[in-house]
Amino acid sequence: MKRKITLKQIAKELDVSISTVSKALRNSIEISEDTRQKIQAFAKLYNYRPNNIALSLKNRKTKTIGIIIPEIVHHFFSKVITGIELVANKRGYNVIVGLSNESFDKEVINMQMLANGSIDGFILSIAKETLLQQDYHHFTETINQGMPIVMFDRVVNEIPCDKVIVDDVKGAKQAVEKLISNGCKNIAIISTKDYVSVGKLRTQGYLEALEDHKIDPKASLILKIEDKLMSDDHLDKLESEVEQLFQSNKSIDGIFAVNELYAVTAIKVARKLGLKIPDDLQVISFSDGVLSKHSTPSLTTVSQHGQKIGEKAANLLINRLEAEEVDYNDETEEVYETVIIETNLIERESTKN
Amino acid sequence: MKRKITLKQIAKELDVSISTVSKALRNSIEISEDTRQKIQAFAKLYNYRPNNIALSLKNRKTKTIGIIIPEIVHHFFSKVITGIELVANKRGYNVIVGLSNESFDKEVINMQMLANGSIDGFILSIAKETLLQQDYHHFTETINQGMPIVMFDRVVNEIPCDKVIVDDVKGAKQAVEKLISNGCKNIAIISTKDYVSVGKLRTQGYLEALEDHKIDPKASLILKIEDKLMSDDHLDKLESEVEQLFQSNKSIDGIFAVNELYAVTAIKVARKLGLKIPDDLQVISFSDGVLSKHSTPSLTTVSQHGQKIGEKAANLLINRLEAEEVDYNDETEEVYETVIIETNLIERESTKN
DNA sequence: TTAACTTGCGCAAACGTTTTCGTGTTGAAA
DNA sequence: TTTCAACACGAAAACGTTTGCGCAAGTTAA
Repeated sequence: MKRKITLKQIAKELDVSISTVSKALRNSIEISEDTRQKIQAFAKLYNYRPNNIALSLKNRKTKTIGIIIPEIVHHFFSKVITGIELVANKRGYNVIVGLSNESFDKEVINMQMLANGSIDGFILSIAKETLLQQDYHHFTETINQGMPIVMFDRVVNEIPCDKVIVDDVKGAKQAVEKLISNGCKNIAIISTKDYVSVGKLRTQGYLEALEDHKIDPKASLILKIEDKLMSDDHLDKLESEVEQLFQSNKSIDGIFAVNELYAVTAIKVARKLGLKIPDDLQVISFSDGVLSKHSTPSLTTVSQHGQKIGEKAANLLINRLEAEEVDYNDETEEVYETVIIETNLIERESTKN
Repeated sequence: MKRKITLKQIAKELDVSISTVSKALRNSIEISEDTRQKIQAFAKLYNYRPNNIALSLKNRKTKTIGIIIPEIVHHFFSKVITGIELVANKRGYNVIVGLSNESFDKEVINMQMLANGSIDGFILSIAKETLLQQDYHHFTETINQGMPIVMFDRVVNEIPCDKVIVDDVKGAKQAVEKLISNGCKNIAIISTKDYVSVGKLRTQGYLEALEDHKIDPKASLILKIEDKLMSDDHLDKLESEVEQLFQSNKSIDGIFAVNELYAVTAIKVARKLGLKIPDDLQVISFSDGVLSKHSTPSLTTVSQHGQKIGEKAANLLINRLEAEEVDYNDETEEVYETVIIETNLIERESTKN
């Protein structure tokens, strides 16, 4: 119906030039009090707002941040988005979301769609398939085109950009140490295959904790799940693998799971086998989400502070964007930051206290 | 560093005009085979992509959809986004997300930020505060400015736009009927205050089911929670209110909860009071999310098909956007659609079968 | 009276595209 | 030789802003 009103229309209506209107609205002293008021009144009446696209084109920046994440139906990622959106909005930016669905191709396509002027910079977490293929050309390309990237959680070292991560090793280690100090003698870990970096790191933390306490790790206590997208099919497989773990290691009294789902599955299986939580078996999970808090028993977890990660990532990106404006002239070697967000252990019912 | 290459730069480099470059890249027959190939090769070499912002400005459309939702850390809403993003991408659109955080002001601000040319249309679900204040001027204003809106889930009738909803009454009714046919005699409902439209409608479905089966509703079996944003504080209050419900109605043998959280809380409290699920108490929840599937016992739920809702909403919006291009001339009365997505009952362990 | 300011406003360029409408150069038909 | 179509390309406008600069009219100072 009625299109949004433009400077040109106001100018025509009031019989002045476009520049006069623009200046009047921006309170330029070049314009007389009289005309300024007249124009402002008219603009207010018609609810004039400058067209963002035109501004973006002129200023060569969009005030928009592109987010690419593997999936959004995931407590951690939505928390991160919440954090990003929070500071982005506060600092005058919008947020545009692309989902890679853990697929390399969709990640590439999405980045290309957004990189063509729609956004000023990326915040992203790498798709599993990309990690598996180790093909990172789309990241380097965007960076070479002058578009900054901030990676979070699933990062890869060879890409020169800011990163926000949790200390997966440390978090895992603390969790396992908690189990040890709570008296667990046979602690199993349910992790992912090693190409998922966080799975690998958390496994490393598990091993370090054991080593520090002079406990010999046993291969049979380490379960690495092939972590494809969660179908119901996959869920059954998970359950049977976990059951297998319990069956062949009757003396397990502690479980460290790298995510909530593995933890609740472990609990479910353990119960079926007659184990009492936390008396016979104590469980700690990485990733503090809705399952941890509300399932029974509630889970002791390593909280990653997803929102804080998002906030930090957004601040890093925006800082860089707004710094660029200043030292345009720089051939100075860029220096990138890797921020580590501290995890902390939230004790609930799945462990003794 | 290196800015993205533009038509102008290519033109200068190859010593032709901008228009020639543009035409060559779009395979215009006006350009000779020779130059066309030369230009295309050069463009490919420098990885040229047309600047989206410039295109948006020229075409007066952005190929971007704005989404405003109350919160993103919420299974249902993320599912909806997944659906929107799926069809949006398939049809060549991007998706930009604003969070209202259930606040009226943030909803208004966010819409204004996006309405200034950044997007072609909105898909949104109304914030609780907005519903409470019943101030919908920002919706009518955007619509009057020619920007279509599609509302989903939390909608309000007086706004002329397409809507996608689930049949809350019917879904609730089916759930309660399931409880009745499973032998429940005293069915309580845990709902929200009436200003949350879905809470009201689901309560209505509950009442209708009772009525159809000649069961007199009892006021003491209807618990309406003040559903502010979930703080831990609020959680305690919820728990004590639910406990109160059980204490004053010892004979409750069925619970219909309007969301997962209420359902798991009810189960938690019931267990504390020594009730066995589903033998002593059967529970059905609206909203099929991660809690339902993975908590123990898993919940029988009314699934809303959030992703389908999102897909439908996106299709409605894009259809309208692309229809507008054609009948530009129309003063024909716009006719809006309200699509109802069927719910269905997913039976799990919290009910007998 | 003249020179020099000040005031208030408009012109035009620029951001990167696409597209319409020329326009100059061929080559062929008349 | 003239005429005209075909061909290959360029100029310019448009989308909606912002802003440096120019310019006319009015004002002040000399």
